[in-house]
Amino acid sequence: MNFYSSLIAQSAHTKSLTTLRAVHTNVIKSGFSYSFLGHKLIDGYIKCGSLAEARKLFDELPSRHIVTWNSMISSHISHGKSKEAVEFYGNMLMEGVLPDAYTFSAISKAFSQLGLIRHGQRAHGLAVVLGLEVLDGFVASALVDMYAKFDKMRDAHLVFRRVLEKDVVLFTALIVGYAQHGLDGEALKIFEDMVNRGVKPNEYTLACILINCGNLGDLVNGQLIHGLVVKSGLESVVASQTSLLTMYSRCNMIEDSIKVFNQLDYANQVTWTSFVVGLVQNGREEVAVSIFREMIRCSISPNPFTLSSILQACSSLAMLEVGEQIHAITMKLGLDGNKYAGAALINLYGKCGNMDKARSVFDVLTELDVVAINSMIYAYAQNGFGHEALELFERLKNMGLVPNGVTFISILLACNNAGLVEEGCQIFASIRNNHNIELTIDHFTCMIDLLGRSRRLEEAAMLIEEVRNPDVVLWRTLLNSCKIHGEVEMAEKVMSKILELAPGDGGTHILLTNLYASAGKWNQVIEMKSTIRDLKLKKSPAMSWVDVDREVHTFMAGDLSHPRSLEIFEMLHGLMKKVKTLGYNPNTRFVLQDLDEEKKISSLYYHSEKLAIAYALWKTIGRTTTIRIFKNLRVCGDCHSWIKFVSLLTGRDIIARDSKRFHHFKGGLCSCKDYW
DNA sequence: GTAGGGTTAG
Repeated sequence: MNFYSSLIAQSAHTKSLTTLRAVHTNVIKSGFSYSFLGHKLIDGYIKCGSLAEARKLFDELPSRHIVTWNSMISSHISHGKSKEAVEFYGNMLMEGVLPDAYTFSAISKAFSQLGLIRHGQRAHGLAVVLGLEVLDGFVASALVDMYAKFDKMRDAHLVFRRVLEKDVVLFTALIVGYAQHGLDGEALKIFEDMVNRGVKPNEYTLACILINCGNLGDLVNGQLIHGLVVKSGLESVVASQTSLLTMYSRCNMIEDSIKVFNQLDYANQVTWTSFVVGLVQNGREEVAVSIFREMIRCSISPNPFTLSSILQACSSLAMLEVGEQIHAITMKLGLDGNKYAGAALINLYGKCGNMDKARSVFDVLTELDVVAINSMIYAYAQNGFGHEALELFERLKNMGLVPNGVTFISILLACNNAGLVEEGCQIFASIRNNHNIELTIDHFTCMIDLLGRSRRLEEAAMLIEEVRNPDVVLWRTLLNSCKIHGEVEMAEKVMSKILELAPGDGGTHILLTNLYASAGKWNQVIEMKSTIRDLKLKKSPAMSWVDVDREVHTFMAGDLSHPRSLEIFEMLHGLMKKVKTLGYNPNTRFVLQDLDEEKKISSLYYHSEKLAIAYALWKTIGRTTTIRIFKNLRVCGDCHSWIKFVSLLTGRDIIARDSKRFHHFKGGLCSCKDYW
């Protein structure tokens, strides 16, 4: 029998299931009783990872020892089969076997994973009755963890308080519990208590507490704990290093974060990811991209966290090509169905105006939640696809998901950018009747823009009255509507409101100047311009750029500095002649200078967006690729009309990103349906 | 012979 016993132990050690099965067969053949070897065989099967065989044997045993029950329970939990573990626990009680400390410390996790609050509370009661709650550190810390996961921090703290001999794990469990509920200050208090009582924090504690300091922006404590990490000899532990660099980056000390990263000798996937995240959050997108590339070179594969973050970097810098490369990596890793990576890709393609790709990413997501759907709705909104956005909004509700504040911002923006005024008003009214959504100033801003742009200025002004503390952005939105509709009188009132809130607000002066200019009130224009001069406000010059064959070309209005100016102007004049025959009519309302009509027309000809498009067309003649141009300010109304005709004339798709949104020109039409 | 806590994302 000892012979079999050691054979079983050996196969368990080498994790050789075949050997174990052979031994098992021989045990049966030899007629040995299971009461001696059964438990050992079960242990062997568990160690070899075959829970099914362990269970089969377990069911055949004539009597079962508490240790075997515990092994069955904990092995099922660690294999993600918490439901089965709970069944074992129930059967165990039914057979009259009393749980011990091992049982409780294991089963609590199953309850928290399955959200079985009642079960957990009942087990807790039993642990109290059996005197195991506060005497055994293992039980107590498992209970603290369980209550924390049930969002019952009070109960967690109560269990914690009752334990006489608090050890490091118990402290850490409570600290982590507070941390995961965003109660970083509480976590820090417990940590101080722990240190004062002479309990030495270990790597788990320090990893967590550093993040707390980061979330609090508490650099002083963060640095103190950095010292503690060094003193505890845990500086080389990956988790400490990861938390250290996260702490520094969350305290906006990205240079220190970089220093920590450069000094570590081994970085795992989480470390690399944390670093990338920190860089992106601190506005170091380019560095993040090169770190991401280095990570790939080091054969560390990115996870959804990494991808989400680096794609965010691509979005904010509109690095479409890098983003596409990362999309390819995402697919290669089989993570294109992941909602985090997917949402980030949708944001990227949405921002870059590639709606087909955004939608195809969305369609392969294996897991949909409100945030993932929000990103698709927002992408539609940004690009003027109002009906598609509304359709998705319906689908979200039909799926039984609850729209949140972001959903409503996105859907209102969609209505706004597509000119769906009635739909927008209806949705806004429905939000007001829905007490679960708190209306923010952003919702109002969106509505005021929607009403104002459709010339319902009185209604827009009435809506502002309802906002408790209207801000500059809100007033400026209304001012913009006044400008569009040439409402000088209201504009002046709005202007004075803005200057009350933000004296010397540059954008406002410029907006009003443009309004006076388009209304032909040149005296006021001159007045405004001198005010602007006095305020030393500079209007940033209009600029457009275009990427042709990986080379970026920048243009300013009337700019002759481009080496291919001659070809550009030739192309431009050729286009002008042809688009005029198609119906293009220069609209001098958009020339905001006091010039005679002829000069106004020729100044329109050389707007930066026209130059950029003319260059791209000249350079890519004979191709059918989409032309993408960028403008630092909003696209001009005359250029908008002109580009539509150019897209019709040349059959080329043109995508223009301005400071606020994308315009897709195709076959003489624009995705914004002339409403922006 | 079995058991407790950690670092990264929209």
